[in-house]
Amino acid sequence: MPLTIYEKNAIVFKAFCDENRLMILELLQSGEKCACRLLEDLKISQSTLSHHMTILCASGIVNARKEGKWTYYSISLEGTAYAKELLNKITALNTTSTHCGCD
Amino acid sequence: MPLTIYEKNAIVFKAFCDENRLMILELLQSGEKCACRLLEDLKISQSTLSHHMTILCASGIVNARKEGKWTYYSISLEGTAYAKELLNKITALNTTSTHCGCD
DNA sequence: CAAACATATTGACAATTATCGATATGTAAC
DNA sequence: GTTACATATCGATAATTGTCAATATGTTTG
Repeated sequence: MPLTIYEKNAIVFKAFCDENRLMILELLQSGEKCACRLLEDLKISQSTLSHHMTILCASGIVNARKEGKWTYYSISLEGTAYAKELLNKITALNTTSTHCGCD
Repeated sequence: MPLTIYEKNAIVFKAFCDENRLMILELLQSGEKCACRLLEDLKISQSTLSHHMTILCASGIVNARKEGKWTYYSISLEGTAYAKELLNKITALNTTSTHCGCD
């Protein structure tokens, strides 16, 4: 069965609700890095890092680029812009008043 | 032990990474609502709703206001602004170039 | 104060997610 | 082609989270 819009949106924000993923994003703020470089700075196993990278890529917040035996990860401008837009929509208050029909 | 900054930030975004919480936020977009009103529109039990409201309040995205036997929930402008700010910081790219010292 | 109602909390269980070691895949170097 | 390396996938388990029914708390109404 296809994902609901709620599930799809939740996937975007999964990028930000785990401690390790926030650390990874912080490391990527200084630019594109390969997995082995990220691994150096984190206290997690290689397979766990790979798992988090999968989730970050699924969220659209991170891009992966393969080059030879390395995979380079970077923060996606498009994904980031989309997440910001989504956050705006999700938390926006409706302007059409529902509690008052005085006009 | 105190929470790390990563854990604290993760708590903010927990608000957005669950299907039911996204539905609740959507319902709150049209304005403040009491729990019993939210419960009408969701296919979850009263205790489950209460649990999700606790998480939404912990994230700062939702405010709770008690009035008599009712608790009214609403989207918090401050919390929302803070989350947007945080998202900007987390996904910002560092301007100080690390791969090139050409200047 | 007893009954009815709104919400929170508790305790148990199910579902999901995080984690790791082991193994597989795919690339580069010898 | 074999070895070394980088990353992904698999399988198992631990940890966290979501869920509900039952109960507790606190409020209002008769």
